[in-house]
Amino acid sequence: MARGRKVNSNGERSKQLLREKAIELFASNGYYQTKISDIVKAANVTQPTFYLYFDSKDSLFIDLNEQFQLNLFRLFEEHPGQNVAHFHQVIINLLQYFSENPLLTKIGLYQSEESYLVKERLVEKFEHILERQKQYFSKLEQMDIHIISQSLVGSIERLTFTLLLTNKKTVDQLTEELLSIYFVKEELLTYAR
Amino acid sequence: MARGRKVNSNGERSKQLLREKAIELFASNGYYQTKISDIVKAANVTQPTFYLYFDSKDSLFIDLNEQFQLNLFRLFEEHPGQNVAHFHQVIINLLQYFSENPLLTKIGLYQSEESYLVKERLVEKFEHILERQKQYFSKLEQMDIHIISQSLVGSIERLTFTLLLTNKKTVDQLTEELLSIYFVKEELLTYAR
Amino acid sequence: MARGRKVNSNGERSKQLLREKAIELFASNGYYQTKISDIVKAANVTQPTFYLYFDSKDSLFIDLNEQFQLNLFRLFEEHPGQNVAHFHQVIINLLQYFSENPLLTKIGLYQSEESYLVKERLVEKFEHILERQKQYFSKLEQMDIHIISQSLVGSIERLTFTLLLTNKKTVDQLTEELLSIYFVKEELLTYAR
Amino acid sequence: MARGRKVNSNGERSKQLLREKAIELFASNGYYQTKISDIVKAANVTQPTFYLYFDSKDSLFIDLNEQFQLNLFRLFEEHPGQNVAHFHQVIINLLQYFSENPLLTKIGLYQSEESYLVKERLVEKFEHILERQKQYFSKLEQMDIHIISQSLVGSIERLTFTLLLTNKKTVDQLTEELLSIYFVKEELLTYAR
DNA sequence: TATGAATGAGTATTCATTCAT
DNA sequence: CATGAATGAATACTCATTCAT
Repeated sequence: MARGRKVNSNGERSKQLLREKAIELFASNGYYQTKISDIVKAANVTQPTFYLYFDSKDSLFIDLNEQFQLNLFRLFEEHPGQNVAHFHQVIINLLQYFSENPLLTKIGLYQSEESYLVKERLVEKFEHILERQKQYFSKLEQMDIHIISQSLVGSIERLTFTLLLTNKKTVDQLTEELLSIYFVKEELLTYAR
Repeated sequence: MARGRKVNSNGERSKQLLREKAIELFASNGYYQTKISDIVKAANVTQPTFYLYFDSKDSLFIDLNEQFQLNLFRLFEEHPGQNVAHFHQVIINLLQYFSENPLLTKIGLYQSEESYLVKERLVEKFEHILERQKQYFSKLEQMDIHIISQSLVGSIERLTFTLLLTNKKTVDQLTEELLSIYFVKEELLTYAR
Repeated sequence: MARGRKVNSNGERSKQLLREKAIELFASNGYYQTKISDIVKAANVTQPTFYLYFDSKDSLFIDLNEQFQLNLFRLFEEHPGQNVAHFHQVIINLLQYFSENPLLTKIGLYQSEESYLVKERLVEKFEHILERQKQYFSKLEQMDIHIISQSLVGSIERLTFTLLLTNKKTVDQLTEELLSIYFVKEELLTYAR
Repeated sequence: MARGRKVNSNGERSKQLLREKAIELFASNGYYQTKISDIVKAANVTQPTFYLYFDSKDSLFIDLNEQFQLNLFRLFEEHPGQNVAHFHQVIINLLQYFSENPLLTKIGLYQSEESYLVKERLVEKFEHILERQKQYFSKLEQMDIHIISQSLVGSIERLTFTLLLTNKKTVDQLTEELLSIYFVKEELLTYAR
C-alpha cells in the first residue's frame, strides 16, 4: 500500500500528460462519454491527481476550448494588408491551424457545446473580410454577405473534418477548392496577386 | 396521485406526447443532458409510463433518428427527371423537410452520434446528382465532385441551423443563394427551365 | 381498443389457466424470477385479470403450497393397520404423489421458503411410524430414530428430484431401493407380508 | 457524513467486511431478498464502496459460490489410500467443512441456483468411491451405486442443515450414523481397520 | 506530489399492483 | 368478466469529487 509521490514523478509532466490524454479522449468520445476515470487511466495516475491540476472535468474542458479559441482568433489579427490576398491567407492559416491541432479542433469546433459560438465569431470575421473586398468581386455584390459567410464556415467545417483531418486532402488543395467554389476563379487569379 | 388509470387517458396520446417532449428536450439539451425524468415530467406522467411505450432512452433516440433518416432519404427517390431541375428541386425538398421538422433535424443532423453517417450519405447522393449533371456546368468539370458535395453538405447544414431553423431566411431564399454559390448563375438559369 | 369480456371467456377457466401457468413458471423459475407479467402472458390474459382471481403474487404462491401440503399430509392419515406394511405403503404413496404432481412438488418441497417446514413435518411423521415399528427391526433399536427420519427425508427429496421427477426411475424402483437402504432386506421381507 | 476517505480506513478490511456481511445476509435471506443496500448498511459503508470491491451483486454471489466449491472439492483430492477408511474420512471431512463454514454452506449447497450442480458432482465423487469399495460390502453389490450415492447426498444435505449447522449433533455423531445407515455396521468395522 | 479509500447525488430501469372503462 | 393505462416504491449501478495519509 505504497502511497505518496512516485519516484521520477514530476508535476508539470503529470499535468501535461493528463491534458493530452483528456484531449484525445474528449476528441474521440466526446464530453459525456469521457470519464475522469478514463483520463487518469490513460495517463496512468489516480483520480485525486487529476484534481491536483484541474478544478473539475468541466473546467478542463472549458480550458481546452479557450486555448483552441485563443489561438484560432489570433489568426485573424496578424495580417495588415487588407486585400484579396488576406482572404486567401486566412483560409490557409485556418486550415493550417486545424491541420496542426486536429484533436483540439475536433473538440472546439465540434464536440463542445459552445462550438456554435466559435463558428458565429468565424462568420463575423469572414463578413468583415468580405465586406472590405466586395469591390473586387462582382459576384459578392449581388449576394448576401452574411449568407456567404455562413455557408463558407459550413464548408470549411465539413471539409476540415472529412478531408483535412483524415489526411485525404492537403491544406493547399482544400484552399484551392474553397476559393474556386466561393469565387470566380479568373477574377481571383487576377486580383490575388 | 392515485395509482392506476387516469381519467380520460389514452395510450396513443400519451405515447405521442412523450415522443414530442422527448424530441423537444433532445433537440435543445442533447442526449446526455436529457433525463428520462425530464421527459416524463414534461409529459406529466411517471417514469414507468415511459417504459410502457419505449424500451429505453437509447431505443427512443434511435427511433427518432430512424424516422428522421427514413423521411430524409425518401426525398431523393421521388424525381424521375434527371436534369438540372432535379438538383434544384432536391435542395428545395431538403430545406423544406428541415424547415418542417426543425427539432428532429437538430437531433438527426446534429445531436446524434450517427449524424455523420447521415451526412456521408447526403454527400453520396449529391455526388450522384452532380455526376449526372456535370455536362451542364463548365465549373463542375474542373473540380472534384466529391469535394463540392462535401462542401455543399456543410453549407446546407450550417445555413439550415443558423438561418432556416431560426426563421431568418426562407427555403426559397436559401435555395437561391446555395445555387448561386455552387453554380454560375447564368448557366443555371439557362438550363434550369 | 376493445375492452371488456372476451368472447368465449369463462371465469373459472381463466382462473384455472392462470393457476396452471403459475405452477409451471414457479416450478421451473422459482418465486422471484417468475413475474406476474410472465404468468399472464403465458395464460394469455392481462395483468388486472390476475388480480380478479388472486389477491397477490404472494397469496397465490401460498395457496399453491397449502394445496400441496394438504394433499401431502392426507397421505399419512388413511392407513389404519400400523405395521411394517404401513411404512412401505407410505413411501409408495409419497413417491406416487410426487410423481403425479411433479410441478407442485418442486414448488412445495424445493422452491418455497417454507418447504423446510414441510420437511420437518415429514420427519415427524416418519418418527412416529418408525417409533411404532421399532420392535420389528433390530437395526432401529440401536439408532437415533430422529436422525434416521431426517436422513430418510433427505434421501426421499433427492431421489424424487433427480430420479423420479426426471422419469429415470419408477415409484416402485425407488421404494425398493429406499427400503433396502434403510432396512435390512431380509427382515423386511419377513415382516412385510 | 463527509465525503472522502474515512479515518483509519483500510481497503482490505472493508472488502472483507462487505464479504462477511454479504455471506450472512445471503445465507439467511437468500439472494433475491438480500439487497445491496442491506449489505452496505450492515458493513456501515455506502453503495459506491460496494462497487469499489465487487463488480455486481451477482458476481459477488458467484464468487462466494466458487470459493465454496473450490474448497469443497479439494477435500476429495487429498487421500491416497483408497480403502474403506477413505470413504469414512471423506464423510468426516465433508461434514467438518460444512460445520466450519455454515453460512457459506447454506449459500453454496442450498441458496444458490447452481447448488444442484454441486450436488451432482458430489454424487459422482461418491460413485467413484463406492465403485472402488464395492468389493468390501456385500450390500453394495446388489444395489444401484448411482441411487445409493444420490440418496447419500440427500442424507448428508439434510443432516447437515438440520442437525449439524444447528449444533444439535457433532461431525462424529453424524458420520457414525451415516455409516451405519449406508453400510452394515459389522462389515464396516471389520474392514475399516 | 500523489495515492488509497470513500461518498453524495444521481439515473435508468423493473415490478407488483390499481384505477377507469 | 376483462382490459387499457398508469403508478409507488424500489433497486442495481455510475460518476465526479473529496478526505486522510
